[in-house]
Amino acid sequence: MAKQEDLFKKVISHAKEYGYIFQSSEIYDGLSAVYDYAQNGVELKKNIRNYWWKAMVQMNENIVGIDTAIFMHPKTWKASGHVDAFSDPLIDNKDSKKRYRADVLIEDYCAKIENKINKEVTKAAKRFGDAFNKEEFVSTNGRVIGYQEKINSILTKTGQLLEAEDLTGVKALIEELEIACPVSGSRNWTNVKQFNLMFGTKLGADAATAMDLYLRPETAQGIFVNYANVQKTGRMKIPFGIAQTGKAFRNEIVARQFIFRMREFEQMEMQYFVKPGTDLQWFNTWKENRLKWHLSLGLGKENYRFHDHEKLAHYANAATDIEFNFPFGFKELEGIHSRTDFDLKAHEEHSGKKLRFFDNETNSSYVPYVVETSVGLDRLFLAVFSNSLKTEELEDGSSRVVLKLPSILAPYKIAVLPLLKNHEGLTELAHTIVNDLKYNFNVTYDEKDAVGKRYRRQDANGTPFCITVDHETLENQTVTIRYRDSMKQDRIAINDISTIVNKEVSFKNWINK
RNA sequence: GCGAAAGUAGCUCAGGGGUAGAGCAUCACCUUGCCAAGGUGGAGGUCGCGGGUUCAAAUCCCGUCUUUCGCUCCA
Repeated sequence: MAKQEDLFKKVISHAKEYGYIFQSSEIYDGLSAVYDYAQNGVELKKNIRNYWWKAMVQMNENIVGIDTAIFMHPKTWKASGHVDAFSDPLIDNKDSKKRYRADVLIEDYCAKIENKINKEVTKAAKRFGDAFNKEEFVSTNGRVIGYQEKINSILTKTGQLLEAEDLTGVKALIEELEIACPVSGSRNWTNVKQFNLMFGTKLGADAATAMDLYLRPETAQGIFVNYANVQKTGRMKIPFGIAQTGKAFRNEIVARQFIFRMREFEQMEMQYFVKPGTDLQWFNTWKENRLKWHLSLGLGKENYRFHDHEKLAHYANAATDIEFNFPFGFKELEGIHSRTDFDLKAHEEHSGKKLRFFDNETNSSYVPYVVETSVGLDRLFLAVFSNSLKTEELEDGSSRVVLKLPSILAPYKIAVLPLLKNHEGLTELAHTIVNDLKYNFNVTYDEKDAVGKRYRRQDANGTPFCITVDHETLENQTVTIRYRDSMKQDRIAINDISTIVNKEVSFKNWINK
């Protein structure tokens, strides 16, 4: 455990030291759980995004991309259920310092009563043997009826209180029921507080007439509200997908673990519209597809696993996470959800517009079902970055720090190094090579310090290839290419650099791995 | 939000009431030149921030912000 913590600390400081990630507003003491991508981080992030986008949009004839606004009409969030479901009433126990969702606490209490009913049923079943009729027993036994009525009245009351946002009433109910903290057994509760996980803002300069808006808590709704537009203008036929990357915002109560859980983060989502009844089949297809995509990056098969949801969200009929082995353990990297027709149907109801697909075979229309794949771009960044950072022991007993990023994702593909700094012929030729390569690759140039040191510097920054220009280069137009991962070197012609590097960083090669 | 630990140079950290330190990194020059750690010189910090105690605070006290860990939450 201590080792894991150390590794994570190392990841964070390396990310800063090499210009990948800075804390936001650092000169003002930083802003909690907000981070900036620095000069190298922005390249890596962009490359990850492109790798995803190409795999989704470019490689699939029936998937198109869009880029929707962060602001959306407030009704969107009413329809999606976020206004209601995205705020939790929370309560703390003062003795155990544990925090609970107030409604869950009450539900658990009801579950206990439910258990009592079950006990009565079991007892009765034993007593009556074969003659036992459960339904009849439940509807006639006085004790059971009493329990059931109690449950019903509690749940109804809870629902009413939450609907009316009567938090004092919720607390009163908890006290009235004498609900105790499962950990401490204490009934010493704080007041119930409401946490809204959506960020609010205003549209319009005049405060009096301004419209309340939310920053989107997920990018998916931008896709759903544009379903009909894209389907018609793109002449899309089911099954088809709409992909989008973009920022989303959640006012997390606790945002922690570096860029793993941030208040402002970027999603890469694809919503796949399918014929009802084929949804679970497509769910499984995308589950496999997405894992394959992750594995193509070569971070190690053992670092991924599926986690199927037992408890499903209000809109889903199947859900799984692809989890990654982060420095702090296996955590969610991507979610794959079968969202049924929940979203499109809800938007149909709230907007009054038809969001359907006309099937020529059956001569009828239906609301498509949706399978969603949703990756956290920042999480993927963290996965790639933390997994790539290695300290290697070398044969001579020394060690090197190397960032073994998948070469297709590396910020710089090539570093060009003149063997000598004070040799005009070498530096000039090195610059010529840089100027030629930079049309196709992100290239960096370094002439400071001994060349061995420069190799190590590029290792730590993740650059997969170093090109060294020496005296022989001046004579026969060949250079040394040095590979980051193996530290091996080859003598190659200047004219071959592009071809060799291209092959190593080609999308085709990576995606088919 | 609660609890614990921490915050001193870009990074990792030492110092513990009396002039601000080290290693690495960085910059210039010299030397070397195909796998880091040669020489000389330089730059960089009101010790997270704000109060208090004191003749004197990086150091003691209080508050606050930020980070990490645990609890909690996570469509």
